[in-house]
Amino acid sequence: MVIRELHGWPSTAEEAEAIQDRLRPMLELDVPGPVAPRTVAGLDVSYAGDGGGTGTPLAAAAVVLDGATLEVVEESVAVGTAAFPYVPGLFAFRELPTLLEALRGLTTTPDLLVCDGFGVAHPRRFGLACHLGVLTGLPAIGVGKTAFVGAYEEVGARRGDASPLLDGGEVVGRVLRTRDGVKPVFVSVGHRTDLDTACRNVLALTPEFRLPETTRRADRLSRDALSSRGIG
DNA sequence: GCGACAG
DNA sequence: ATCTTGTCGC
Repeated sequence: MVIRELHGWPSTAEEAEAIQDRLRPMLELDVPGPVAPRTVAGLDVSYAGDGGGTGTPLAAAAVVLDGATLEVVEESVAVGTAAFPYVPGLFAFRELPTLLEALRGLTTTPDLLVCDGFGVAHPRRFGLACHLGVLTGLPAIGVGKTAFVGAYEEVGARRGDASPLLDGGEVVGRVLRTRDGVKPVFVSVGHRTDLDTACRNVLALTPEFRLPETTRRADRLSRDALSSRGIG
């Protein structure tokens, strides 16, 4: 896959926000998403010390699964350091450089990117999934474990039940139950997909546990990468 | 103005 | 994100 070059890197929150505002117009949001993706890449990052400021060691993992069988097709890990302090709304700038390095290590060009965190369910409608989507040109979605922006009504107790995530009068995502009686996840569109397809894909990637297999695999790989290199 | 705030 | 014991359940 061709990954857009990172221009300058922000040194202040204002610069980071300006980058988000400049890239947001490049989003393709009202397009149908990949219905039966051949391959799906899961992305996740693990940290070594406290994840507060810049410079913290981290490992980013990209794991490609067969969209139909959910078997691992390819894996890639990259180690680096947090490139920005943790600021809600600017989270992507922390792990973007290392995540892109992990993606560059893949031979496969996945049909879909599944990110930890959010897409347009974001204060400026440009979360990590949007950023990665624009930089790679690939369909991307965000799957968050906790709420960030938006309000929603209680979700039904069964797998597949969902309720819209509303922010500022618009639907920015969907709260989706992936397992009976288990806390739901927050799905939002990142790039080149619609919300319905995004949720269908999340359910397809979640046959057994709360989180998508893509996320679980990437989480384990990034964690192992730290410990096996003596960083954990 | 005050608090809340993805990972 | 990470620091952590015990505990319930498949």
